[in-house]
Amino acid sequence: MEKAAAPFDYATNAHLLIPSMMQEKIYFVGEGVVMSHYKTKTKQFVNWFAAAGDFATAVESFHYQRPSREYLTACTRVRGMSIMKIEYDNLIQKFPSLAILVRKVTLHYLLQSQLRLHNVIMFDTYERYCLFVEERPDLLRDLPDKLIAAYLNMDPATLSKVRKKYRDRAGR
Amino acid sequence: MEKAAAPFDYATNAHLLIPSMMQEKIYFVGEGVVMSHYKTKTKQFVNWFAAAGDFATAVESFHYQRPSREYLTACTRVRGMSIMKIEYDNLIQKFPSLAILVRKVTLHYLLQSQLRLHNVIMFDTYERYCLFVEERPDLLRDLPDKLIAAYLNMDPATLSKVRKKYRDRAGR
DNA sequence: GTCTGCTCTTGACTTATGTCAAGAAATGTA
DNA sequence: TACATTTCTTGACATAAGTCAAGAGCAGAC
Repeated sequence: MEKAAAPFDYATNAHLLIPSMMQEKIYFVGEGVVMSHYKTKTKQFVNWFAAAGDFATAVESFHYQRPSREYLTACTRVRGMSIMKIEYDNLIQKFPSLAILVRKVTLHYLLQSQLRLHNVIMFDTYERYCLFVEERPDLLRDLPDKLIAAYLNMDPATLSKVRKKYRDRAGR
Repeated sequence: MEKAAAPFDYATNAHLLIPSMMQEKIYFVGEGVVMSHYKTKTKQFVNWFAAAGDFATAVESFHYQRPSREYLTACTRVRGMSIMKIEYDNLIQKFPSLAILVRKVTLHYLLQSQLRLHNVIMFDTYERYCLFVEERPDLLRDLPDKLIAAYLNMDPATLSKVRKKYRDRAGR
């Protein structure tokens, strides 16, 4: 097979993509964390984090070849492999069974997104924090508060208060 | 082609699926509205509404053949066509290009879900109501307040107050 | 018609979370 | 080392939205 993938390496805070750019690649993260996010005047919205083993791309821009409305940014140094959209389309054309895999991946992300909506709506700040502690200790360790807070849809000050409550309850 | 699809017709408030059941069909809505939802002690969560032209199924249960955690319920009388999972799988097997279509549909729903998360997080109750008025006047007309309110993630009393504000601003 | 329930509206009050600001802790840098 | 910068913590206060409860409006059953 010809080479279809190329390695990448970004420093902390580097943008892999900014709004109005076209997303021409899918990234496969080997090491580090990438996030999808955007800002308004008042608020930063973090869509998702992609860590080792995850795919990362601006889904809408990539698939529909529309200008992106989101940033992809390295939260830490990130390394991995990327593949161009053209190669991606070729591969799917050549190996139709790959389309089924892709469908499964897309489905997985759909369910993740619904789960996130569920969590934001059904749980309060304390509960959301507890869940995150259980599910993503890696991110908790590696990322600054303000990103965690944005992802959990709460103010950094609230995150700090909620963490205190968590520590107090755990009895330490 | 053999017949793979069968018509359905449900009365208002009929459940097409309840938690613990297996979702064995995909519904294609011809007329009326179906919703995906579930409840806790304190809160009802409405995941989505499917109206004329939409597909409706408990995605997780259907694709992974796991017991459902959600209800599918007719909000109004609903009619349309349904297809069994086995038929669905057969069709995809026979016509691989269908897998691409399915991927596109799944992708569409993924983006919808992310958009909904965005709206809930970035907008306040008034703004969410305004958006809904613009985008889904059909649902606003046909569904009771408590469902709209649950979907917009606000209390029915809040919805009523927000609607008053909307009317007042429109100057009527 | 008149009951019987719903659904919607509205006001008074409560509560969770955000906002702001000051200081402490941590981190990077000269 | 000290200095500058950013991140985290904490308290006082503000605000959006939820809760509760009473009443109005409507729809269906008899």
